[in-house]
Amino acid sequence: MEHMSRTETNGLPGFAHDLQILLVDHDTLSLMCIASTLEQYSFKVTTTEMASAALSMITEQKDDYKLVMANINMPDMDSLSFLRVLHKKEIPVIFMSSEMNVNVAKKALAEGACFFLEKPISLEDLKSVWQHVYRKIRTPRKYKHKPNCGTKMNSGKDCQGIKINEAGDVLRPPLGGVKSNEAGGESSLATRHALDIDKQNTCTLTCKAQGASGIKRPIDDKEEQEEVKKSKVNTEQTVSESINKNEEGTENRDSNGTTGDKKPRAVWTPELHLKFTAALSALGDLKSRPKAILKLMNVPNITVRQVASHLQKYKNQVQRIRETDTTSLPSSLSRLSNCINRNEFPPAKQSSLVCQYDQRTSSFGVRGNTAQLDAPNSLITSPIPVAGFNNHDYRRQNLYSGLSHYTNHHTNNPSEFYLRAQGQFQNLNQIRETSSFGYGAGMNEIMNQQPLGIEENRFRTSESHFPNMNYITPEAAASPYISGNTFRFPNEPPVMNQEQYYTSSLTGPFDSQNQNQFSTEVARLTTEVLELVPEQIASGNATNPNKFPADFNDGSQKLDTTAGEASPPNKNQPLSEYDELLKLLEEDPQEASCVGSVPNAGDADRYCEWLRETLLENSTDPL
DNA sequence: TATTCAATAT
DNA sequence: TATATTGAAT
Repeated sequence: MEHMSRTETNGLPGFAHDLQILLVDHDTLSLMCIASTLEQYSFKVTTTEMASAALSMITEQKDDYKLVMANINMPDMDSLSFLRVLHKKEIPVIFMSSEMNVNVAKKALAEGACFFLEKPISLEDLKSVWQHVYRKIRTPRKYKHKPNCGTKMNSGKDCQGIKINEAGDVLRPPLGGVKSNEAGGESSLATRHALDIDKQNTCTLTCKAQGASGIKRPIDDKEEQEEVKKSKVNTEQTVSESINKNEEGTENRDSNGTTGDKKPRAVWTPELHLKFTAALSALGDLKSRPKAILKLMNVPNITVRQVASHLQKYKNQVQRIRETDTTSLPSSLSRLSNCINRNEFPPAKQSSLVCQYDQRTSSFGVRGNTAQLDAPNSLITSPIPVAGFNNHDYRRQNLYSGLSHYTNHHTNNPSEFYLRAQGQFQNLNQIRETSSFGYGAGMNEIMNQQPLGIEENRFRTSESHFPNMNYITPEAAASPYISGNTFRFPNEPPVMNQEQYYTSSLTGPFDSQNQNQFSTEVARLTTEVLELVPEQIASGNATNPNKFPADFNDGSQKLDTTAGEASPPNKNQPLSEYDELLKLLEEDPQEASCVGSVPNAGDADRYCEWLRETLLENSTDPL
């Protein structure tokens, strides 16, 4: 694979090394700082304080500058004139400014600047500047639009994920078909930015809007401008800090180029949705209201309305599933269940799913391909409780229990929540089978998330030991969210930090290793979320930028005790069950290792430890 | 005010 | 089509 052949340093692909960058900034201190940083990333930087000097240097062709980064406030020259000159030379320009003057930025972008960075510029942004160059190289003047990506890209369906457009083959290889998106490097950078932020916050709603610190250039081709009118903004911004995919975005603006006030369209990432479901689970039927959910999720920048909207959709989906579930499931569900019963989850040859993922088209999907949609027997034998999901009635029954006990012991116990979370994924098949969900990549992905599968498997295999374990959650099933269009590829930036991102791309496509890596991430995230469930899901601080999802051992997450009131009393859950569970987890490492890709031992250990601690806490903590 | 429904937008 | 936003009703 090509991407594998690339060398990589500091997260940069080989071709980005030694990139000649001309840095122009009359602010000497800033100049030095930025230059220094860029050099650390292996770029070759030439500095000058004067724009005129910069142009001279370029004209003289002393160096083959691949990129110019300049302070938009040029004492000796009009920045737009400066830009035009460089534009003619096809040298990408990134403007910088200490104050984010949107109008100025937009104008610059409209004139052809690649990006606009507000100072202070994050390391990651500096690290990512090469992307503009790459884009340039690949598509000197024109940014090709793929027919099917145009406006749809905004929906996040087709292009999601692969941020690096044409560079896709290099940076992001995933499988078969990495789709390049027209946003190309631009979006890539935006994504990256979002990613960075993400690293600091585990869950975020992303939206398309102006980047947090950078504004993306509008497409400069006329045809593209047309596209832009229709399509949405590209730069990905995080509503709460984000993770997610990017969409083709530029700043929100109308056809006049004026900034509109339209709210960006948020995207519920799997991570976010996980928190959402975790909140539901923790809150219990009666308290699962938008506001409470939001509080419990503790994710910044999402609104109650958004949560309400998500809840609405969620309920609809559950309802749909339920409706279909009351009818019999197709009989083809056996392979997976067999696999599961054989302790092979994902099934040894989960490849069917993987493959599908592999071969997925942008819309991906197993949709319609029921031949491979197998579901565990449990789904067949334990129908999702049919509860009215109308109005508030949907909470009448424990939606979170898919098995026979619809006890409303929503738990405060993370382990239980965890179980539920796992159950979530057990119903995926069902969802696929019975719902109209766009069973998207996400679903497949989730199915391939070993950490989940594994745990699930464990629980499953030990099901008889834990008769009261309600680990099948219909809602989870409904976790469709995790699916569909908002889902991202395992190796996608939003899910991983840049390092991982590149690393994975170098590791190869969607192979077990990657999968494993991703799984680990998911495991962490899941654990993190679960850990917080008892009182508050994700404190939202998790700001260790080097660890994403947040390192749950970080200790930085504070549980909001006030949220505890929202947590249903579930301390009565027999701890013995968990003890057994713990034993299983610890004593049966093989069970874990029998699965294709498993979270590494460290994760398992951490999880066990965490579980133990949590149980201890729960057993003593008053509510 | 909070929540939900349903229409609308993307 | 699926998903998110938003106006309006409750």
